[in-house]
Amino acid sequence: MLATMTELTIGELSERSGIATSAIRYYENRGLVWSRRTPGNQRRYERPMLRRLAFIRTAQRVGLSLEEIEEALAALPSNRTPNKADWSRLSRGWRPRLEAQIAQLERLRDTLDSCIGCGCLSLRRCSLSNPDDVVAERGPGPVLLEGR
Amino acid sequence: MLATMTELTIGELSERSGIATSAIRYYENRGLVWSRRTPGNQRRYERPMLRRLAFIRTAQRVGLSLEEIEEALAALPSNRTPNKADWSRLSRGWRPRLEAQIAQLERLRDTLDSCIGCGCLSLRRCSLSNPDDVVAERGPGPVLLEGR
DNA sequence: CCACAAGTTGAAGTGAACTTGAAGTCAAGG
DNA sequence: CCTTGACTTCAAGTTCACTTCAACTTGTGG
Repeated sequence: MLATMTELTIGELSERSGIATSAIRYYENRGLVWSRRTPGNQRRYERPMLRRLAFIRTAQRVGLSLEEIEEALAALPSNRTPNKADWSRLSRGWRPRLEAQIAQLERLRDTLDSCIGCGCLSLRRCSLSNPDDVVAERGPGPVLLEGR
Repeated sequence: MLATMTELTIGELSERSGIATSAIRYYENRGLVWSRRTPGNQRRYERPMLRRLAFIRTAQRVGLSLEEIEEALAALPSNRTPNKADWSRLSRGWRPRLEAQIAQLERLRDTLDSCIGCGCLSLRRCSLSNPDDVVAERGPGPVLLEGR
């Protein structure tokens, strides 16, 4: 394999991002990433695509669906390569979501001790089986954190 | 609808558990729950089945797959109706798993501030894209918590 | 006694996020 | 040049956890 120049093949992109080539093609079909084509019809990716993939992967870890990620990415400037501030702004929106997820799991853990820990595990009476609705928010903007 | 006697129809079970009848039948096909049949071939569930469903549902919230739940339930005594201690023992195994999930999200949140917060979001260098492998443990027993 | 709600079955459908396969084309080192 | 590995497309397959459907049969209040 020759020197890695300014553009990357799909294989190189895959290796560096840890995302399977099949997944990358799938993303490309969905419009999440894009590429230039060589005269022989092969994909060539610009390096900023790596960051985009990092964003996608991390967003997934936060629990976003590809559809939500698509929406988020649509908020990036289209006229220039996104800079740090752009990425930062986007990912800042995750924080409340993350916090909510953490809070929910913590509540579950705490209830586990008192409620399941005692073996009761009764529906209704027990908050364990009364799931606080999962945070489902669309678009950007703050996510509502509901109390207990 | 006549008085709720000692056995429950699938509809009653559904209403009390908040789980759709179709899901209950699906669970029954997978062997997660079972029922007696009336002369007319309708299902009748004993009340302890409610607790079993509560367990299943809660285990799902903790992130277990139905297959894992199947395994866990297999550890219950088959000769008698499980008591509080039985359920308690089973669900105690969730704690480490929950803790691990919480810890992972917290790490993600903290890294978010320093790493994505600054806009770097670089694969490899950034721990965000180096996901600590998700806890995947089989059967009971303590789950290893890996440090950062 | 009968209408109608609630129950039955097995097969097929759903949606998310990919993966796999077949049948080829392209690129680069020896 | 030529072999070999990387790449191409598009359709179909996979997994998980259900839901929906069609075509019945049961059970119950009035």
